[in-house]
Amino acid sequence: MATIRDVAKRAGVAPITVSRVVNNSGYVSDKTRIRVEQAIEELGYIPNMLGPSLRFKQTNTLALILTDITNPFWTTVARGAEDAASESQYNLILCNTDESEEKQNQYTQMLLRRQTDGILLVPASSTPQAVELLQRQKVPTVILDRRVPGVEIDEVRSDSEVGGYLATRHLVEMEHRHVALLTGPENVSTAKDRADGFCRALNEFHLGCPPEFIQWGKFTQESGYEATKRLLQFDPRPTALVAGNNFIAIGAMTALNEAGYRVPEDMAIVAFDDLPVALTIEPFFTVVVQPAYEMGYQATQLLISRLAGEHEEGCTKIILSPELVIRRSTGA
Amino acid sequence: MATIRDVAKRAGVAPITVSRVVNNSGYVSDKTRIRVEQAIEELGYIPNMLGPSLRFKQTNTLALILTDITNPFWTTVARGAEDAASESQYNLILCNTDESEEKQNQYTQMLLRRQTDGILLVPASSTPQAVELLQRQKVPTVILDRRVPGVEIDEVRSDSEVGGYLATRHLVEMEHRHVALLTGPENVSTAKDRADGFCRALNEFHLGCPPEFIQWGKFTQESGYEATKRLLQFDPRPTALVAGNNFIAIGAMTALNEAGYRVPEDMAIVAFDDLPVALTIEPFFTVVVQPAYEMGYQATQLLISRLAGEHEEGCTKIILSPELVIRRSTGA
DNA sequence: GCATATCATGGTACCCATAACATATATGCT
DNA sequence: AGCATATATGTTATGGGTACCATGATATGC
Repeated sequence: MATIRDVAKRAGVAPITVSRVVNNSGYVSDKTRIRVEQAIEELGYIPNMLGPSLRFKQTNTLALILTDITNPFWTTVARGAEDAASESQYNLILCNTDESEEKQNQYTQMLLRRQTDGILLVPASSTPQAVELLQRQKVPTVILDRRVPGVEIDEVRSDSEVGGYLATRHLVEMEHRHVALLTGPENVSTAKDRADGFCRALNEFHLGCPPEFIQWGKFTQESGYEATKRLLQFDPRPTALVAGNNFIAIGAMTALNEAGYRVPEDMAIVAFDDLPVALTIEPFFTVVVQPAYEMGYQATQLLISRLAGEHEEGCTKIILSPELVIRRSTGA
Repeated sequence: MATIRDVAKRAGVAPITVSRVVNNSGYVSDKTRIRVEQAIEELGYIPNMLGPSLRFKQTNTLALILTDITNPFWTTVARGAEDAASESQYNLILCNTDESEEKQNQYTQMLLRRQTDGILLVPASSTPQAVELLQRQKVPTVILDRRVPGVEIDEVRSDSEVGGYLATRHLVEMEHRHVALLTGPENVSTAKDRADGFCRALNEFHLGCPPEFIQWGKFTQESGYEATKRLLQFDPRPTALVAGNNFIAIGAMTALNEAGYRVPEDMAIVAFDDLPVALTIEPFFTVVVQPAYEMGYQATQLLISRLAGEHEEGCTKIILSPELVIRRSTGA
């Protein structure tokens, strides 16, 4: 409500003097400072950021566009991003696309209209539209977790190919000969990369990689459920599953329970992404753990260093290593 | 990058004409419109919201300040809020306080500096500071889920007292005579209200409400774990637990498993807040379901109707009803 | 005693989009 | 023809904070 001019009038000074008091910049005598502080107190003055933001083209705002805010994996990423942002006095806006490209493009537009300083993007798909728009508008952007082929841009992700490989190799080493993969959409790089790692491991052991054992779908529980029901029809049926994320793994479990299959006796499962401790009574799934918090934190640090104008040349790719944690769902 | 003036120059018109084309307002001839649209296209012009926001004191932004973004209950609330906001062309900023009053006050300040149009607040505690600041600055605010005593303000919440009552009565009806409550901090109204409902049910059956059977703590897994370990020392030990939220319930389960107690045979549990389907293999906990999505959605609608200047008089309290869903953790 | 540095305060312009008002032409109707 | 209305475009002022520059007062140095 109250503006810097109201405060200035009340304290009998010029607006710029109030500004100096508020920002502790330049010279102000103690006598004046006290008068100004009193006026601020009396009027309940809170500076309006929009003025300076408009003038100096800096909003101190970053945005994280992610695909599913109900998935603990992403809220953990968001935590990391949030922490890194607030350490550098940036505020973070969270945008949830529900894996929809349309929503993603809407949010991108909105964030540009708001003059967001920088953007962390988890692309809903491999199409480069949104990224190209951001680059054209010269808004520093870091791509998180997923690749967008054909664009030169900063990236922070975990190595999904290696993750897929580790998961699959573990199952093969547990003597499984028919391993299937339940994963996300083919046009999402992490789904694709996990499939590549899956095939690499199978080929390494000369087991081949039958296409019907790779079930493309969505990163949802329903998708995992449906894909598992399909796989159970096959002959020979798979004896082990690699689930492309935590939700898919849950869906697979539900389908297996319904059909009377026990895990790990009748079917082993490795899942991507651990469930948070706060939500698990006792950890059951063997998982490929991706460093979610780290990913958010490092991506944000990278983005902020770009905004500070550091290391201009080229673009940076940070690839974090996933880790296999063996638990009961693979019979260990 | 490009401003409305750049577009105007390129199209050979005045800035206001570009504005009219962009906003589809006022009269523009087809010939001019086409020239302007072409210039917009060529320059990749995206309007800068900050100008109008500054001028008209409207940012089309709402904020949801919540206490724990990793809890699916709150992300569901956020979903509801997000949906209601975008239906009315508002954008929603998510702020996570981690139950810390300091963080809450920091965010409140920040949102005021950003001229946020309205605020949805889940208060970290019962102290009225933040709410009073918001009221003083005349920013329309709706309090979500928790009460703040002593302030007149719009509220949307579910009836925690009734929830506590339903949970406890169910346990008593299952012949439990020693029922304990694990809940959050005493200065959070939902924790307090759940305890009140808990006592009401016990008193109704003349079972009394021993204070040591009410374990105040935090809404976290660790807190539930610790409190359960304490309760297991008591003689007579409780045979049934009411967990103040989903995280506490998980912590209790962990402690019980470790100590070799089976649920529901040795200990029955009713929890507040269901776990999302996508995260549960098969629902196990008997729960008091609170309408999370509804709460976010209705609170946001209420806030938006305030912003539109509707029904000025007094303040509105919307109290939603919780529902008991009986499952295996109480032996049903 | 005067030059120079330090301290203290203020005026003006600027960022961008658009409401409000002004102007000008074209069309319709009696 | 003459007036009212519709169509089309433009000018100016506005909002809040602060960088930049200007000015004046006081202190310090030699």
